[in-house]
Amino acid sequence: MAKEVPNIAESEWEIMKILWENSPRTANEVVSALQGKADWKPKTIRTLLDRLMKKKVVGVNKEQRVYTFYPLYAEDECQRAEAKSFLKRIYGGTLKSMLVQFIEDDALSEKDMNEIRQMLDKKSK
Amino acid sequence: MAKEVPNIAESEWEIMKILWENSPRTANEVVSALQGKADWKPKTIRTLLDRLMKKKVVGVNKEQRVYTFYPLYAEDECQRAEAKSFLKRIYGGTLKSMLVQFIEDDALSEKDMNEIRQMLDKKSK
DNA sequence: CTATTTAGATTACATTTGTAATCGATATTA
DNA sequence: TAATATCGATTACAAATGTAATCTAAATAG
Repeated sequence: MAKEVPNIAESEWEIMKILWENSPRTANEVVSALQGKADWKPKTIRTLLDRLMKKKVVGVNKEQRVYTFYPLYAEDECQRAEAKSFLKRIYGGTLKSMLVQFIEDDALSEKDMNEIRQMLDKKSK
Repeated sequence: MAKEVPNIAESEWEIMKILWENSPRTANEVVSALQGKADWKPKTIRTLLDRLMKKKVVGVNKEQRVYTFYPLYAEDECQRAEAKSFLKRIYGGTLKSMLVQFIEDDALSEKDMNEIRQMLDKKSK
């Protein structure tokens, strides 16, 4: 498990989110699920699915005439990979510097902060 | 202030970090500062500076024969913009979900957690 | 003053990404 | 069965990105 996660482009992430929500799904089901979330032609969505297949981020079942697609990586695995490269690129690699900025900016509500405190405490002890 | 920050590509971020560290700088100074950090030919670095100029992320002073370059946006401004789009794309838009994952993964040291607690406390009260 | 180096301007070229349309085979409908 | 709708495969095409090289004018070294 856990081979290097391939790069997932921005629009491809939208597709992945749909598949993580529920899979396997046909291309048409993905199209429906994207109603209101993204404004792409069905052909575009199909292209994105094809690219994700080519990248081996999405698998396909060809048993039926109409293919079904499913993720080959867990969402949190991909999130971690993205987060890591994001933090490295933007914040010198540490979550803490990002967090410092958010806290200073008051980007967290009192409720958020309390929840975070609780999570920290639960973990620490 | 605070016009929409243009997109800054991954390799362009390396250049920006150098300029935020210290500016204005000539292209050659940027090249030197990148020694060991990136493995680009001087021409490549020059191209990246040109693109950043075209995007209006970097300004240039042409008074001297050898130009000097400087950032047109503050680092934290760009960080916030990137963070926002990153969180939206990957974690549904909230820092908290990202944090939850990191805490669960034990990606934060005890020391980190203590520092975060202190920051939170200072902010909260 | 001529040859060479250097800096900026212009051009190059493959890959990735965004956003589809067309083509061809099969299934479905009339 | 003939016309049509549908799905997958293939092709399209511009912008952004990664990664430079060439061209040209000016400065500097001999």
